[in-house]
Amino acid sequence: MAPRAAAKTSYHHGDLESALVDAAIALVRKYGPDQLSLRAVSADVGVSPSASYHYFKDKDELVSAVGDLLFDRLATMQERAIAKVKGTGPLAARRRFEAMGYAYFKWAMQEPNLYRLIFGGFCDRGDDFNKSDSKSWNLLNAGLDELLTTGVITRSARQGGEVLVWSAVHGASSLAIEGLLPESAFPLIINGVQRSLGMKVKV
Amino acid sequence: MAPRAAAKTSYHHGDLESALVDAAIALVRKYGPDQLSLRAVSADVGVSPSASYHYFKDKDELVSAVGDLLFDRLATMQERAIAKVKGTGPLAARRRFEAMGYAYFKWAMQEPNLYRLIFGGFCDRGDDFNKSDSKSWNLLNAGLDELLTTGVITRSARQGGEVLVWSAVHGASSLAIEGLLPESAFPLIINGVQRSLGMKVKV
DNA sequence: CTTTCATCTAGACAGTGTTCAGATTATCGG
DNA sequence: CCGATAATCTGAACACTGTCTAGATGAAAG
Repeated sequence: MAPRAAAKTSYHHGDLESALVDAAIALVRKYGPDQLSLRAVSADVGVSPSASYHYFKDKDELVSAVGDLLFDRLATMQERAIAKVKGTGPLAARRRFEAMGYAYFKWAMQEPNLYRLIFGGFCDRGDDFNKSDSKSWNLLNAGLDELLTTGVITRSARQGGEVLVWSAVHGASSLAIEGLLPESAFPLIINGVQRSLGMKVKV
Repeated sequence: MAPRAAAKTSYHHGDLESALVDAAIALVRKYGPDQLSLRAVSADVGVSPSASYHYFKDKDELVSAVGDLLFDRLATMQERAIAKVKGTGPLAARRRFEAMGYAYFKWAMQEPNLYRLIFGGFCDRGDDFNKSDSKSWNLLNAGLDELLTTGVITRSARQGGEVLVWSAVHGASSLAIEGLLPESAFPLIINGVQRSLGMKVKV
């Protein structure tokens, strides 16, 4: 799967587009989204700076491609975390729901620079990006639906619940990344979210 | 006090430091934090690019100064919104609490680029910046305390409430700015936050 | 083997942050 | 009031950036 293009051996690279994206991710990860340099990306891949203009009309367009990929990766991380929790019924539903939130937060903590790239206004998310086709958004809705069908939350709590949940988890992640919230405060977020959904929470 | 230094009349500017900060704010407002150019700031003030290095050792240091100022402005905005709600008792406390949240969100919507500068990892908030001396944080805690003393929320709901409230409001603001949440969803956040605090909310 | 065409390079241009020697002027001691 | 000192700002330079254009390269098709 996805054969990683070896450095650059011949004049024609072979898979320059995704090689550029990969290199860009590595650099953003290290130095932050505002420090990303198209020339450095090209140099890392072993290609001239102008080569990228055959695949991206802009630096911004490369950054946006990176953003799309990362956004997907974040959702995949959540998917994996959910899949680890086996079983059915209210307890499993609840565990899956929590795992989803923790996965989001954990990824943000481990990759602050990638997180900043996605949510810091660096990539022009096309207008085609509405909530309905966002993987992360779908996962969240599915999780809430499971909480509803297993009887963990009521229908009235379900309605509009996505908004509060995503906002709280995303807000906590952002604030924690910027050092405005201790990492240890995240369980409080989970508790608060559950209370807002009308779940019983141990104090 | 603080006589606003008129453009630049003589060789010595007079109040270059704050003039640079002001010009920087204006430019960030227009073009976003990642597009800020030290040279453009200097040109706007009517001064050579190297002049700023007498007041800020870096571009980053100027940006951080801007961030500190803006963070204070945001809190001031909230203060004003709270002050508009007169009276005492549970109802007034609740109104003030809501006004505080709306003010935060409104400011973010009106000044997305300034908001991004503050919370997008552009400014190195010194280690001296702990929650305890943040104006915004103090306002929030005071608001929650008033909710407690007026009997709107219980002591157990009060505990750790700041974390969820700030996270949710901040998260909603961030997501809305990036177009991932419709502006119209904010009342749902307020409702959700209130539910998590154990307040009764009209459905 | 030649032609064609996508791919990539070289070089240039304007603009960036940053440094440093020196020009300018405010301030203060006499 | 004057002259020295120190603060303030300038100019030119450096290495770096994104982006454009003309041309070199080599893979694939005829």
